[in-house]
Amino acid sequence: MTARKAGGTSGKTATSRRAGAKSHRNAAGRVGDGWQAEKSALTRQAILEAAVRCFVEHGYANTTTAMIADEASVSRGAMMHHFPSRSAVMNAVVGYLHVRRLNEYRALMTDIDSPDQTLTRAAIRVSVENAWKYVNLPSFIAYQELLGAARTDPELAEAVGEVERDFEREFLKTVRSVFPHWKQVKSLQAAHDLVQFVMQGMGVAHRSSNREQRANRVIETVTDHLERIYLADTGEGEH
Amino acid sequence: MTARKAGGTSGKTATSRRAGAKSHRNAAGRVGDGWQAEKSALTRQAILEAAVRCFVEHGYANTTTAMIADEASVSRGAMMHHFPSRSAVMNAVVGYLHVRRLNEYRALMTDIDSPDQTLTRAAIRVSVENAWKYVNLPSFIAYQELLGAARTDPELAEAVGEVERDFEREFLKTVRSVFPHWKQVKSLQAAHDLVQFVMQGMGVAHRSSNREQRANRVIETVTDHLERIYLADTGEGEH
DNA sequence: GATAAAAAAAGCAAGCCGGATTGTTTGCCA
DNA sequence: TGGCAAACAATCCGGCTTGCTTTTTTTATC
Repeated sequence: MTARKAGGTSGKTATSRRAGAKSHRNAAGRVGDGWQAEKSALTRQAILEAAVRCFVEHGYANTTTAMIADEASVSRGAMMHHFPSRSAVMNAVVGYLHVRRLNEYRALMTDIDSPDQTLTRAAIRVSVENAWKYVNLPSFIAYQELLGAARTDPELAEAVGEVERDFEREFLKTVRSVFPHWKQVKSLQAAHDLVQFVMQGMGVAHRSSNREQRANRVIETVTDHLERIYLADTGEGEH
Repeated sequence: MTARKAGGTSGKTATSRRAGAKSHRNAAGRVGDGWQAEKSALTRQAILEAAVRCFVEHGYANTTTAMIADEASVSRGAMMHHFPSRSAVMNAVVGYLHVRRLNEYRALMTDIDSPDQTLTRAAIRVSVENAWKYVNLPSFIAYQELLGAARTDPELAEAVGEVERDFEREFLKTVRSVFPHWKQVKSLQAAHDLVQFVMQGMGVAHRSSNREQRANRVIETVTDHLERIYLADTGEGEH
């Protein structure tokens, strides 16, 4: 593909490229093979981030390749060079958002300072509040766009489904590491599920009235519930 | 799909052409005050229902006017006659789905046979299960498509926002009529919010693994929670 | 073995083309 | 005249092609 040269003219402007062609000034310690690759990676990253921004602002369906290129400050041609098609970009965004979302969730959760011995209500509450913060992050919104599109797009569905399992696993792992005292894995899992679904539901309910107020009330309710479950597990200790 | 209607012959809506009857009110909100507009109303209805089916199957963004017309077994020209533009159809669908969703939710909720005196756990559980059924209905899926699109489409956002308030109000009213024993309006409201958001969250999480299983677990958990809240409220009151 | 020239490849920009979709217009019919 | 059908025009978007510049690799020569 991409019939190169062949233009006959190949005289190619032997202008000034000679100079120290060899003397690659790998100053910063980057050796040989590649600062071009590095630049390429940077461009890819910029495109992916631009795509996420476009999703948040215009939605998945309204995001055109030209839009992404513009937002990333690269030409459409350059973009096509890195990603052969629109769907290639979208699939790449799935992967990008996967790790980004994971990192952001971890950052939010490890922000909780829970005592070593026991799990306090305050810690539970903060974790719930942070879960709420999480679903208001751009990365979550963008992912929802992807998820919604994936419902009727088989190709996207496959890409999403692939990371989804890993995501759930890592998610739960993070929670367990933050709440090591929560012994009953079963109930922790159930609690985690509940929180996730509630937050996802509130996150998606963009147009509901009194969103913040209702969110706070729900956070309170869920915190109550979690505390009760936790205490039931450790208190009675059905073993 | 691919329902053809072919040229001039077009048996199509000739079916119920006469049948007299005036003052047939259109589901889309427009009143046919008795002309031969009955046929027109029927066509409008068919178009709206077809649009909903298209949303479910292909998603909002991928639904074209041609698709809807085809699904409704109506020519594109006929459709443009009833709705001057694509967005006109979409806005009408918002209204159509509003009443349809309300009706379906009411039907689901009034299906619960709760004893007159007291609220049983069984009744609570059924209500939660039905809420889960509700978010798996085509009307809910289609509405989510609309909601998602409305996030970045101001015109749609306005149409959705307009019905949203009414919807929440009617929703809550329905629940209160089903559970008249639940005295504490405040806690009922909180409970209702929780259930709604959880279900919405699960409904939207199309690609989560073990969806049914986790849903059942969450239903169980939420039922527990609701029962506890309810008992706490009434327990104090009468005991 | 070093080094300059040549070739190849990579990054990038711009334009064109075909297909899809929307809204309009024209005309038919009861 | 209102309901409807079909062709039409205009637009937009995605992908392909072309061509230019810069970097990397290979080759040829000393």
